[in-house]
Amino acid sequence: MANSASGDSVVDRIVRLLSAFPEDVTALPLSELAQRSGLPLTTTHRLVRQLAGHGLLDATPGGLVRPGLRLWELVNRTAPALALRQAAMPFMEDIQQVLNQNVNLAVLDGWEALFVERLSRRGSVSNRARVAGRMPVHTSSAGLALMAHQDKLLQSQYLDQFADAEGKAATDAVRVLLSETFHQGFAQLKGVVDPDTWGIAVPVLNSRQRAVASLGVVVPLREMRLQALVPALQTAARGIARRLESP
Amino acid sequence: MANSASGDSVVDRIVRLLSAFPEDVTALPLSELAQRSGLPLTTTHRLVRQLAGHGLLDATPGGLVRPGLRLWELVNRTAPALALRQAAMPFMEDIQQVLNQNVNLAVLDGWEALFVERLSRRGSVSNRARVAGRMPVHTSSAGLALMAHQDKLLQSQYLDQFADAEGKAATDAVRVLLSETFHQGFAQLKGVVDPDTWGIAVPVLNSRQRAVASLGVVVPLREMRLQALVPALQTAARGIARRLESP
DNA sequence: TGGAAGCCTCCCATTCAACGGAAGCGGTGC
DNA sequence: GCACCGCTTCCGTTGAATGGGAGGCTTCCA
Repeated sequence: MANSASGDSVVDRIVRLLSAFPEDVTALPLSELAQRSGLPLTTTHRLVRQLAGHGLLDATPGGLVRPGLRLWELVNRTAPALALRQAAMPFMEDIQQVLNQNVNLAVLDGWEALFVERLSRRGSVSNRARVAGRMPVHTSSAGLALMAHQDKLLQSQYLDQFADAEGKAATDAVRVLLSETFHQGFAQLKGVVDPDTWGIAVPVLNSRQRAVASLGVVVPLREMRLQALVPALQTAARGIARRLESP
Repeated sequence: MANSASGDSVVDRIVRLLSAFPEDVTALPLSELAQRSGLPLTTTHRLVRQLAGHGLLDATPGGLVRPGLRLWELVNRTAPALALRQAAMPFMEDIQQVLNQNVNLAVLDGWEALFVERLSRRGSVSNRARVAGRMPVHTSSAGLALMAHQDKLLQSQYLDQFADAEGKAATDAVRVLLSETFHQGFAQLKGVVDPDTWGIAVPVLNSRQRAVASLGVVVPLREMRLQALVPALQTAARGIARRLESP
């Protein structure tokens, strides 16, 4: 780091600070933030003050710290996820109105599906896919739909690391799932995420037939309209893809 | 700054880098980023590499730089705007379905309305309120609805600085607008933003009757259903407020 | 085909901003 | 009244950040 102690740069510290906010908490006392980020209190204090000066963090009079509006603004006006979201929203709304269920939009990041948007219907089944939440590829229909339509190279890298972590038997099961997903053109996971729900996702393909996103719904197990669900999702996915190519 | 030249800290530099991305561009060459941010090329290169290492930026093989998914994720899982957005979305969707027009949600930041969410209908009138976009208080119905329901102190600070910038006559006009907005319980701007549209916004009030957000629609000038629009918006705003108080 | 121009990348001596322990300050509870 | 806890300020030390310069790669002309 800059001077003396622990060994990371200012950038590292800032990232640690930003990452230290837990998923659902909006404001933390300075001291807790220091603890969570593993930074000395003084350093935390100084950085927070600087960041707050730019509006990236917000320091309330009571000593609480929370992410700032300016940070949200900076990110949400230029983030790559935004273009995707803008293209997808009208279609997601359509799907939601027709099927009256949770709809979600995800992209692949590393070996996980990162959920970019989610529309939930009051009264619909609970949906674990939070906005900005992550789920492993092999336990989410979104993840499967995304991974099934990637380069062979990327897929084998994924399967290799999966084998290292989970063993050969589990890996073979995932390989079968991916293959099915690819040939069917959609992914379904019955009761894996949540015993009472059924996740279905289709890929949003670019011109080279690679998945740049996935569009999915989470419905109750008893819902049996697969014939209607899948074509509706696929049509919407094509619409999103078209909008992405010619904005 | 850290060493030698220009006079700002590492935090300043990082903020400059993040702010340097123009509104609608997703990826920039390194050299252009350096130019826009006013940082030496070398410094830009080093910072970008560090930030990219954390996923806050994304450096493509071609030398282009764009905001990273990780940054989006960090911000969008903890930002204060998120709770508001989550609370408001179902109501915004209802409004949109019933009125079939653009719906937007804004908060007050400084002397501007910052748009947090926007649902636009295909085929509806154009809506200048971009997500993460800003509009001055006095030229947006959202801004008026927000400012009209703030502390007297904040209002007079606003009017003071407005008078300095725009003169007394203009300030009096804004004062009247704010007063009308307050007493009517909603703001309307006919053809100010765009000659062919009509902006209407209502405040989302907390328990102390202060506006924490505004909910608005943008409709064509010919739309005359004010009697229907305003109550619908006000009902939705109350619903949002209730959700915010007891999550 | 040669070479000029533009861009990203790496190197490295200089130096001042970042660091963090210690002390100060204000509030709260026993 | 005293002990405790958290936020804030102070300040001497020091090594990380800096950025000019040089190298390597590609592209675009002449």
